[in-house]
Amino acid sequence: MRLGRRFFEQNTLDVAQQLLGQYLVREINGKKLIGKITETEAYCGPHDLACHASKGRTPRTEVMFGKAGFSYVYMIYGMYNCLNIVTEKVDSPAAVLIRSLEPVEGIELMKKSRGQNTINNLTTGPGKLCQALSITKEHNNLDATKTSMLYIRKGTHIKPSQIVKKKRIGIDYAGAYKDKLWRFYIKNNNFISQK
DNA sequence: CAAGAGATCATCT
DNA sequence: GATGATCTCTTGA
Repeated sequence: MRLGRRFFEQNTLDVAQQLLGQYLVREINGKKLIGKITETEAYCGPHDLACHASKGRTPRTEVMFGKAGFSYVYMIYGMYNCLNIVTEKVDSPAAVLIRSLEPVEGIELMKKSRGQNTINNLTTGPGKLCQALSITKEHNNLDATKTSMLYIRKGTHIKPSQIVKKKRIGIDYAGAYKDKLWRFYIKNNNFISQK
């Protein structure tokens, strides 16, 4: 019951909100690491100054110009990786950043990878969750509708009334786009990167 | 607690 | 050569 191409081809703001409550599955040697998606951010195409694709088509942003459902993993601040899933049609470069998870399965391995025992500090942040699930540049440009290494499993539907909308984090340089309420998280959930 | 600094390197100019 | 879709640790009240 994984999510397919059609799901990711939708409008980025819709995908970002509908991803809440779904399960991110990472398989390593047949072992599953699973987390419920609790927080996302939408990066909406070439006009969105916070979206990497707004700087044009480059080797790094190439993935976002491709098919929906592919992973876009990049390194930030020289130390952390961030995981996105590409959305919309080919040549419409957009993606959803997965910002936080609620650990569900494989928690011991997550603790080990993070060097942390506090469950609340395992996957509450884009850099943290990549570390917890061992997601690196090797997992860039994978088809999440096909590969067993990384995909989204269907979970529960979160009602619009249960979704909090906030400004995106860490993009103060994005001019008029910095104030867009394109960050989404599940209301009253503890596994959020910041309030 | 909150605020600030430092880590560290791929990417683009 | 500058910068960043982050995180952790230290400092100080």
